Amino acid sequence: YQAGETIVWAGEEMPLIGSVVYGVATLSRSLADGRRQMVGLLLPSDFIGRPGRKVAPYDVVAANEVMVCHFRVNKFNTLIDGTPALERRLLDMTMDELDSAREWMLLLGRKTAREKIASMLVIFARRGTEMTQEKLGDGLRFGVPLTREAMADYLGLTIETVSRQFSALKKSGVIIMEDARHIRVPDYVRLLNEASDDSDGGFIA
Amino acid sequence: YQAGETIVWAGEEMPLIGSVVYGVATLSRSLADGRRQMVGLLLPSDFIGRPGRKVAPYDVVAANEVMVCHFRVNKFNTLIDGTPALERRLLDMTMDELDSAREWMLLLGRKTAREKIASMLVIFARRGTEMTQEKLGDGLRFGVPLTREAMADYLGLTIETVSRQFSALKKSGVIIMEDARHIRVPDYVRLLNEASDDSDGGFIA
DNA sequence: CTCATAACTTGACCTGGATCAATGTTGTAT
DNA sequence: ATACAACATTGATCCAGGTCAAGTTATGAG
Repeated sequence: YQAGETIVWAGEEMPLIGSVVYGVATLSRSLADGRRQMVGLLLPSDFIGRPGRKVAPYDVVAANEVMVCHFRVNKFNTLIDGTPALERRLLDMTMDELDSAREWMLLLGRKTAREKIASMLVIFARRGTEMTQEKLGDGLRFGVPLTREAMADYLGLTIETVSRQFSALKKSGVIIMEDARHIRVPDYVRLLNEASDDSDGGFIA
Repeated sequence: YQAGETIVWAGEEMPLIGSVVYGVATLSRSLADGRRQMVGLLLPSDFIGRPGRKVAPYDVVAANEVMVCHFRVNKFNTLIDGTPALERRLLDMTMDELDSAREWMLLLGRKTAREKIASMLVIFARRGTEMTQEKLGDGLRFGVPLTREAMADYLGLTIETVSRQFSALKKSGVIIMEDARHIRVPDYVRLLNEASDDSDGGFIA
């Protein structure tokens, strides 16, 4: 799928079950008047869809170019019934997602705009670490895989506030922006502090 | 457990796995400076704990008098391994919780204080319907099982705002308050509208 | 019944983030 | 190169909800 393309529309019959092979996709819900909240990020290996459900409750949108591995729904259901190990893995993944969703609830309900941005950058940094990460000095560098609009929907902010907080973090030296989509962090611990994330170990994005 | 008693402390070794028999318990996370966000409500039949996890990520607090059915952790793990049907049920429950968590993310990130309160009342009304519900005229009546403080933590608001929005909804005739803990709703559809909840069918609390 | 404490309400004021409005930047097709 | 469209930044202003500060019920213990 191309960047920006909608893979599944909320409310429509779900055409597929599958998993992300590469790229980043987003899960989001919206209100009748257009307000929109992202409720999950799908990274490679994450699942799309739920065994035994016919209607999609969320929009699934490709944030980047995304490759999805499809399964026929029926086939998948029978496959699951026959493979307890698979079901076990699905349970673990779902519980991890539940934990991240709850971490996100704390962010949405109680963090300031600056803390929200910092928390998101921590996640990008962690994710980046597995792949594109490059250490330079004691700092690190990573890409921002979402547009300002997508980040705003993710964090429950407006694009203007997202932009302003990026500028503010830049001005206070927490981040260095190479361009709008690439960031360097000279002091990772400082970024962690800005995120007010006490339990810095336990996050599974 | 008594109302207000903490059943499990976040960060401590988890002493039990169990399920709620009756009463309401709350799951919450907090930030170092004391800001607190409720991340789940545990109603009868809901599970406490996660198979294979040693440390609790959340506080579990009794909102009312709560009865919990405990299991020994090891026993439970082996029980699960031997019972695929149980694992399947656990998967379904977890996915339901994930859906509610995501619904809640939409509320926390994008709804106004008034919409938040109305949405919460809809949930209480639904829950009440199963048990204490009493239809009178075309209206309905139900109890509020949480303190103002717990509701504030649930909705990402302050107690003052919660109180004010209750007053506002009362003044505009959407609800009638018999006392601080008992509410009558003369027009349920109106309440639903106040909640701005488009997909009014799909919510599983 | 009386007092103490926790739970709740209400008001006055302030502020963080939203809204409205340009302006700048980047990428892409012609 | 040029022009257009999407993406991003920045400023000015506004307001929903937070903060601070009294009050006002409940609830419960002695």
